Amino acid sequence: MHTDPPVRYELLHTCRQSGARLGVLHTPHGDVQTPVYMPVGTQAVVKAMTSREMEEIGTQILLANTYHLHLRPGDGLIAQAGGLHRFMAWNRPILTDSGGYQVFSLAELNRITEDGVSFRSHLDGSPLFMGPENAMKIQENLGADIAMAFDVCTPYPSDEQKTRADMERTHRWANRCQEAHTRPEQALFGIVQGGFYEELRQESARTLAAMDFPGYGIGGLSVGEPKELMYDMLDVTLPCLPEDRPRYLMGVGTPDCLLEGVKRGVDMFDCVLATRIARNGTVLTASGRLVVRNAKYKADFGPIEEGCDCEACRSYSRAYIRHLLNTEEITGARLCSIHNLRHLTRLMEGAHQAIREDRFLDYMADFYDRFDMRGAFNRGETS
RNA sequence: GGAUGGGUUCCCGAGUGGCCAAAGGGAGCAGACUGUAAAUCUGCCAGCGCAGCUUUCGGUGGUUCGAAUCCACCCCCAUCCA
Repeated sequence: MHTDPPVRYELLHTCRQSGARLGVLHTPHGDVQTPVYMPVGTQAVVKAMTSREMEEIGTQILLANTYHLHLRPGDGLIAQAGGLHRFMAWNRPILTDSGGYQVFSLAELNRITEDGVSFRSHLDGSPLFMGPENAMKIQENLGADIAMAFDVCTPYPSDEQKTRADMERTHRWANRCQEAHTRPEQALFGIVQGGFYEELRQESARTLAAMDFPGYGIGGLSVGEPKELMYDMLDVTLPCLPEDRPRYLMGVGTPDCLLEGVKRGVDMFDCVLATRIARNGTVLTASGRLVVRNAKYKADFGPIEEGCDCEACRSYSRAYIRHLLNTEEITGARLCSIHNLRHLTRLMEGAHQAIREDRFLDYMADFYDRFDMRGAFNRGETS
């Protein structure tokens, strides 16, 4: 018996000026206009935000985390609640990250074998095991529209031998994830690895493409390397992926990285940056990063960003938000989060229009004209 | 009027002869943050022409090679007694 895939990508238009893609991702919880920035709600919540606020911001799809939710409150409990959507009162699409990234970010707390990863819980140190099969089982309990394969994210820098070993293991695990995947209403995306070796990136993309996933994550980037290197990897990876499937650049990013990704054919992004820096008092504006916390905004009664339609900019001043941040009133973190999320959402909305009108390169040029790249989260050597 | 305790760098507060420009905290200032162990973390925080020098520990004077630290007097503060 043949059923329609639960998640299907439809390429609507390719920008004639840049090659950027405009598309729709059809999911059980509705359509997502791509390219899209997905805010991160690791623990079934975008920190400081309510689901209703996320809708108002224009968020189309959220990311949540397998590892964290498995630990607390437990994927069984979420299944009992009726799944993540019901649990967190979010009726739009959700994607769950597999926990593969925690193998990377919690490296001191785990040990990797072919079978999977033995973790020590970051909460209480208790021993845990996560492998492809239970990562899938947990994600099925969580019930997101899109589940991600359990992968090995290679640190930067790593030598070719280790990178290859991680990549090949990622492929074997991707296969095991497919085997373990049972819920027909949930899509499973594969994840490309290959570190910073062009041939490995291409090999990984081709191998996974042959496995016929409904979508592809591009993992292992934005792990501390210079931006140019990440762009180089995208340049060689994306052409090896099928055009009729969405490409998801995992963990990116900054406004400039988002646009650089879109230009190269990326359809989906996620990143904690917007909400994290917001809680730490930094906001994103068209002219660059702005540390509202700084004393120079003490008596600045203008909005965070002129022309922004977010709640923070419509009603409150920099001086007021600075005051909230400095007095550690949680509303300060909330307003900055609202703004940053809306800012990236608007950046993508603008990209849709530009792609549709075949002027995405102009859109980028305009962005770079206005955006002060100093302090634009540069990594490694600048080129 | 008497007794006792105390006055330390923006604030609180440690320090009782040299290792003290003086612990620690707070406030302030700045920086970092890219599939979230993050409402977190880091740095600065007397001044200067900064390997050195100058001015600081209620005030003034003294002891000493050397004092925030010891002595004398004075001024404030707190509590208690009259």
